[in-house]
Amino acid sequence: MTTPGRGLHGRVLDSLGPAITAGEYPPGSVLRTDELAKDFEVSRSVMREAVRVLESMHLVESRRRVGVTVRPKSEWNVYDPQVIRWRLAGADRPQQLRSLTVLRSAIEPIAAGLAAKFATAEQCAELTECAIGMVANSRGHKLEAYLVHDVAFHRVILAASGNEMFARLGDVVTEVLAGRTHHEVMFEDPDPAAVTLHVQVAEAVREGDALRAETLTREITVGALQELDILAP
Amino acid sequence: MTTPGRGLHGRVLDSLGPAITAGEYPPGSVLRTDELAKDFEVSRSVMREAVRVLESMHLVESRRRVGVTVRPKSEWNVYDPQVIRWRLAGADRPQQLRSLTVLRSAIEPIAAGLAAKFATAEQCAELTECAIGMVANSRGHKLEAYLVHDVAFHRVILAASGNEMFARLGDVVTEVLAGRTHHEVMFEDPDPAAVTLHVQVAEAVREGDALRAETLTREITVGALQELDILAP
DNA sequence: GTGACATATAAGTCTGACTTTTTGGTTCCG
DNA sequence: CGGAACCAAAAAGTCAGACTTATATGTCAC
Repeated sequence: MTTPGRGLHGRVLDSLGPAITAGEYPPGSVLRTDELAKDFEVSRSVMREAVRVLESMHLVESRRRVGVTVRPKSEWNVYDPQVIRWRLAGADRPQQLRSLTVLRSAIEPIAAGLAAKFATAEQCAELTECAIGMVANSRGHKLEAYLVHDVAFHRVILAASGNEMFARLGDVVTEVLAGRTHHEVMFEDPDPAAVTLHVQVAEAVREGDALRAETLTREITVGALQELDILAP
Repeated sequence: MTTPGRGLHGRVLDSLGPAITAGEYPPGSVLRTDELAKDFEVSRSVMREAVRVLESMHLVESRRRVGVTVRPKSEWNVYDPQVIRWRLAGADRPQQLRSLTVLRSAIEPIAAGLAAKFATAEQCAELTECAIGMVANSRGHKLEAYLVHDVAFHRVILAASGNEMFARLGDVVTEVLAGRTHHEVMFEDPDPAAVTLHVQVAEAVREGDALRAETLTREITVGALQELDILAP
């Protein structure tokens, strides 16, 4: 998905990051830089760079005379795409997927409403195209092709909202949707009702009907929540 | 607000980070590590660590034989608390404040709804206490004391939602609220209607009335949007 | 027990030498 | 004139070793 292990320190991170987010080193654990350097067979400089990155993600804290201590999960920068990827790859996957889906359910309806106001003609066209692609691949076990258009649809919505914070959640939504198709539920063709909703959202955005776009998108996200058994009846 | 410049590389970051987020080095600009090291009068190792951190924030990209190039704003990790702080401190402040307020308006109502379902007795008590503190300081130019309780109120809501992604937005909300009091509008006492809404939200959460908590919180955030002239009438 | 002091420890810093990748120009041939 | 192969320089990347600094902890006197 993203560029892996740029350089030596990157490869160290690819190994150490997932280990920490997976709880392999529980909060409070103390690591020592030169010991890690030996373990990973890299120089101290390289290991120091890796530790600095982990520190900037608030995964660890480095203090003199103590070492590198692992922080509690509650302090991690959970919006860091790298951290999200590490957690989705490990044992935290279910919880991460749930919390991200709840996040989606809060953001996307508002984003769709804003998109209805601010989307460019080009974005409206893209949206319609995506919706068409979804319909075309909604039957006959063409899940991969469906996913491509589904992902593109939601990315366009987020981008068209005109809000930079929303736009940057594109990668997150991509991960969640891909995860759902590849690992979780979704063995059969997608719910026809959901497909229809996407088409209607595209319509609403095109017509500039913010309220309708928001309401319809909320229905989509409620569906996503129900798939994961979140939300009491 | 947060720990400043831990170590030498931290002080470099405190200088370089804001410079980049302020657009002082426009996207595509090329920096050279050893030149920077000379400018900042630090060793190459220290500068390399700083660059690694900037790289992990997607502010820059480091490539062999070319140097350290500044990335376009659209690729920055805008949810990194450090990046947010840097942007709030610079010329980007107004735009950053707006996009964060829109983000709040999406998140907080949902968080309040969840809080109504999942808040512990202790959290309910805290919430009530905060609301009382807000009322007590809502008149007579006691803005600072009011702010403290306002911030605490919203942090408790986010934490009580039980969603880790929401909880981690506590710092962001704190920055936005503090920014509003210290630099933007808000010369007079807070809007009495807003104060009442907070009290009612506390009530709704205590009673477990998710829908009411959500709706009331939405009214609060709409008020915040209006203060910044976001949202057409 | 409390305070001052000594000590060991691990991170932090600096320097210099070396390696590797990549860009951009140069040359040579078709 | 154009393209392919090649070469050289530039900048990041890596490593090793020596030194500095902060600080947690243990010790000792009172």
